[in-house]
Amino acid sequence: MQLDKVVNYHKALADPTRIKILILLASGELNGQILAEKLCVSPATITHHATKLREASLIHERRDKNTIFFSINDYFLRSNSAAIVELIYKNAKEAGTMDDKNKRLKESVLKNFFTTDGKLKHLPAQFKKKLIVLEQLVSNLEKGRSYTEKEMNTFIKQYHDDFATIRREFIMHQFMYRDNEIYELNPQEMWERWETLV
Amino acid sequence: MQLDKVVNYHKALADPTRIKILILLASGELNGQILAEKLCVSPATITHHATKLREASLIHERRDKNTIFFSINDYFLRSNSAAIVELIYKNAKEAGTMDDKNKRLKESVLKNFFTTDGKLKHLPAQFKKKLIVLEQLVSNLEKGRSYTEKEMNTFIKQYHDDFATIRREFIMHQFMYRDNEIYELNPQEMWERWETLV
DNA sequence: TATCCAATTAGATACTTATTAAATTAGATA
DNA sequence: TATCTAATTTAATAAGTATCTAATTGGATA
Repeated sequence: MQLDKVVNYHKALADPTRIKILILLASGELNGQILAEKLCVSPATITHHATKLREASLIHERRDKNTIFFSINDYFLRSNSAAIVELIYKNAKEAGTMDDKNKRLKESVLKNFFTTDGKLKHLPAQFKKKLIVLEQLVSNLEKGRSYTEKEMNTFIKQYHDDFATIRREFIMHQFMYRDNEIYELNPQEMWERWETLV
Repeated sequence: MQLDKVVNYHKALADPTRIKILILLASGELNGQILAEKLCVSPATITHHATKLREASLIHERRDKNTIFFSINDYFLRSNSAAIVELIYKNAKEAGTMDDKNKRLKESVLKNFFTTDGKLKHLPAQFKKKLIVLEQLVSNLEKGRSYTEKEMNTFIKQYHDDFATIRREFIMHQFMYRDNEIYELNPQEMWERWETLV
């Protein structure tokens, strides 16, 4: 999941003291106590910030006797500063083309698996097509409302006789969740898509 | 002060929800409620994040009737992502050259205004040279220690008879501060330099 | 005018983070 | 071995932030 890494990088630079540390290190390596003096903070504070910068791979460390010298990781600084732009537009583009492809697939699936009066002929065997059909059915349920099992059966029978199978598919593919015989829509429609995207 | 602006930009991108918002907006403008739905958060949360993104100039807004459409500010995103690298190296470079220049100036000032046995001939009239002399004197005081006015006078008299003037200069140029007749070194040597640098 | 609707504000809560003083660790050096 | 020194950890505090619900605003529309 690339998102975390980018967030972490920006967190590391979202603090004035840490940026000042990097400015100082850009002129050459320095140890913790000197940094503490120049920035008028305690050594403990430098350790704290060094940890954050290290986690974001923004600094190197070199030990000489008791002293640790920090230096800037120029490569990571430069490459990560550009990563955010790439992340945003790469995912936007994928989301865009995926929407287009899915739109066409969806049209054809709805045309082929539903009759003209809206009944479901049968569940597609192909995974992606099945999801499209299930999503279509589920879109006629109310968000946030609770349904009894009986109500679910009645609802599904509008479209197809095999309510048991379809009801089970709703749960299996997490369009709904069931708690103590009560069914409810899962609000996170986008979830699966996000997970694969970012 | 450019530092604040850069910190603000990185704060704006240091949150996964805000990055997701930007990814969504990269495909085209969207209003608050749609964003809230897609990200499974409340409209109030979107308002909160929109405020942060607006403050960092990362989004535009367009009103149509009751609905506000957000869109990404491509220009600011791209230009600010590069700003951090520039800030760090520009200031490092300036600090470096300044140190070189100052080093030579300092050498000549110390040679010209101090006698061979370390006494101060007289205070330079030129501002920058005066600061160098004062800094030199002050460097012989202990950090963190308190001095009475009497002790200050004795200390200064090692170098020059006109202790009153020099003592006043220490305060005026903030090398020391005085609280209730007690003098102490100002620990923020770098301060002035920082203010002009970043 | 009354009503509707998206957005915002206010207030509350839970979580994160920057900072420090004090105690501890890990390596040298005497 | 005892001691010194730079760095780290710990524990505490204070400030900041992400999120929600509920109340409010400010434009449309009926």
